[in-house]
Amino acid sequence: MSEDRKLAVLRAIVEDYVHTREPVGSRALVERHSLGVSPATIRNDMAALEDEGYIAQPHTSAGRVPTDKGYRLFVDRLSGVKPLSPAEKRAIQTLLDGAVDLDDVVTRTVRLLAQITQQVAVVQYPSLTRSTVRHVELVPLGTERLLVILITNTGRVEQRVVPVAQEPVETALSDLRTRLNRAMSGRRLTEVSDIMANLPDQFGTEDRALVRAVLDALEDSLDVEREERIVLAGTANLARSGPDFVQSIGPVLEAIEEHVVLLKLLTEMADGAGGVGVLIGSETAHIGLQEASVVSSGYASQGEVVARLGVLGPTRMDYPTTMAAVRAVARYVSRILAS
Amino acid sequence: MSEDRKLAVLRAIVEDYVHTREPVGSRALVERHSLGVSPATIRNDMAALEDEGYIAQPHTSAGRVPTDKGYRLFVDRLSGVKPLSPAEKRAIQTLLDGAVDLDDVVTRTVRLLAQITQQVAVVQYPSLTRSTVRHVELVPLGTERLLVILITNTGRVEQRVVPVAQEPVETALSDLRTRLNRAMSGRRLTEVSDIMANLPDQFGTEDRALVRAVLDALEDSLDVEREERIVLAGTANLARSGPDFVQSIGPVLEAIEEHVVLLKLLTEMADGAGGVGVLIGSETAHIGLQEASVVSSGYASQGEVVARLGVLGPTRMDYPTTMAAVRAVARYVSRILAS
DNA sequence: TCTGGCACTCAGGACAAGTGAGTGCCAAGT
DNA sequence: ACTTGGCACTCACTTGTCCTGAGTGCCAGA
Repeated sequence: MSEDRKLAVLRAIVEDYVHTREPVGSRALVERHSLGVSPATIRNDMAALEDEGYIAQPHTSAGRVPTDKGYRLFVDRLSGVKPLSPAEKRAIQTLLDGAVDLDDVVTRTVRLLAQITQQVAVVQYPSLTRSTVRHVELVPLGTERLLVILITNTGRVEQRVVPVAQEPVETALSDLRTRLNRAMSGRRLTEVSDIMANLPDQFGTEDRALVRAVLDALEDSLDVEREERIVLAGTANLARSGPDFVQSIGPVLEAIEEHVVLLKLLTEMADGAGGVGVLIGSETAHIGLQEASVVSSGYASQGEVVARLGVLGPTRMDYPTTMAAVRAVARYVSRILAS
Repeated sequence: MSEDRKLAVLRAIVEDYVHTREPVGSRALVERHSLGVSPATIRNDMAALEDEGYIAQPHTSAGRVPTDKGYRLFVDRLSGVKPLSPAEKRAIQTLLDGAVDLDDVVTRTVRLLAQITQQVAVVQYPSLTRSTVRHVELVPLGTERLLVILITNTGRVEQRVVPVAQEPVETALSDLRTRLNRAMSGRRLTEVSDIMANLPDQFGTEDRALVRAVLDALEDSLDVEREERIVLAGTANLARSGPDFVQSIGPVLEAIEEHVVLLKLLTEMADGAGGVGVLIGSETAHIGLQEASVVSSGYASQGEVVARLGVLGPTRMDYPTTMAAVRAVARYVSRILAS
């Protein structure tokens, strides 16, 4: 029994199953793919593949369906790269080039991904962990409140309103502002907590309360864990994935509504060959996503990987096309954020 | 035939159907409700109700199901107020009191609503239309970019980054800042476009480019149409609404993903008695929401209604409870935003 | 105006039989 | 040592029939 042919059979099964959404039998396989052997031979190969856990039968008299392990092998070794059509590339480029803003880039990207993959798209905001401070600004609002703004090099803008006892003197404020910026700008967000610890000592007692309030607000904006954000689009595509998948749509919706779950999946994911990572079915280690897969890729800002983007869809998805789309979009986004 | 009893029958049908999710027959009706008459009598009433279009039969040998018109009558005239439990009131209060921020209020509210109604919750951000300008701030970012921030009295913060030819002089900047604030703060957002039209004339030619860039950014932030925003939560609850509803979940997901659609529904909706508005099934005038209803209520900031919040669920929903919850939450939110 | 009785309708469940896609295995062929 | 045709076997799915029960509409009598 040829090992090569066995893999070819697995590849054919995955492709057919993804296409027809029905268990695929030996006869259909030889008809649709020119494997050059008879159904009986295929059956032997299939039996072997089943023993090794790559495919399974829903019931005795049915064809075979890939298992998670089967998809994994397919993704790792069998799927070629499926380049995007020039039209798609153009569409990506023109759509993303129009973005004016980080927010704009993110929302355009997520919609674009949902549209071209016809699946649920996820884009993670540039992680604060790897960002540096670009600027800190203090704006008095009326007499009792102060707006504290933190801008990162990736373009994220975090803001907090802090109540203040009395209106701070403008000189004290601008003093604080320049000191803050001198101390913090250019530094990584993860470093600045330590930096801030020493700051209050540099001020007179009358300003201490103000300084502390501002620093608390900044500290709060820096709470990296909590401030990780993701954006979704294309949830409705879940319903288009065939009636069988609609049955298990509830748990999936719950999972993706819990942004924390998705974030965890994304951040723990490693990119495979071609810069794209895939988690298949139970690999997500999350009930509710047993029949779903996640395809994602990191994207960069100014040359450094700052976050991930990708899609989530039924385990039975077209991996080559999806992976190509995710990779392409990630690259374009990185290019846009390069500046 | 007593008109009163006919309405009582309709009420009973709606309540039973909402509860059991099955068409309700005459026998079950007299058993579960003490109507004091026989099934045959009920049948006569039902026939009349059907003639008038309040109820319908899925098929000949089945019980009756309320039509949209039936639900409408029920909501308008038959449903009593179902007060929330003290525990729920407390939960609402404690959860919302913890909010620190407009964003925080909105996200907490939407989650809360989704949780207590077990449906999809929608909260519209305070509309820019009715907001006034609290403050405008200009922050230079490096040498080539300027951050323009607009803060409204409702607490919304809009920001835009504008590229500038060369680094503006600090004095020119602060001059512009004070002029802008003097001219705009306290004014309605809808007014300021006109105000801004005259501003550039007040500056020397060398600063004109800068002024125009800033004004364009502000104009952009003020694009009231585009900047209307809504937040959703509890989409997964759609899947819990019974298997029949899951069939039509696709169109509903599409509709709610199109925020514009929801916004239109909300803004065109009028509050009925008790300050709560309801759109039932086809009243939404949107394919895809034929089997869904929207229950919403306006909420106020500083005494003036600034936006709406509510829930979306299957036509077959528990209107009294849902309406009570929406109303209660809207009131608490208004209270929080009163200050 | 209400009610019991009665004939009628019809969805849904149970059961049986037939069909066909698909399998595993084996013996013969290359 | 593979490959292949043949063959018996399994079993989901479809179709058809029958039956049951919930529910209705109508009518005649209280």
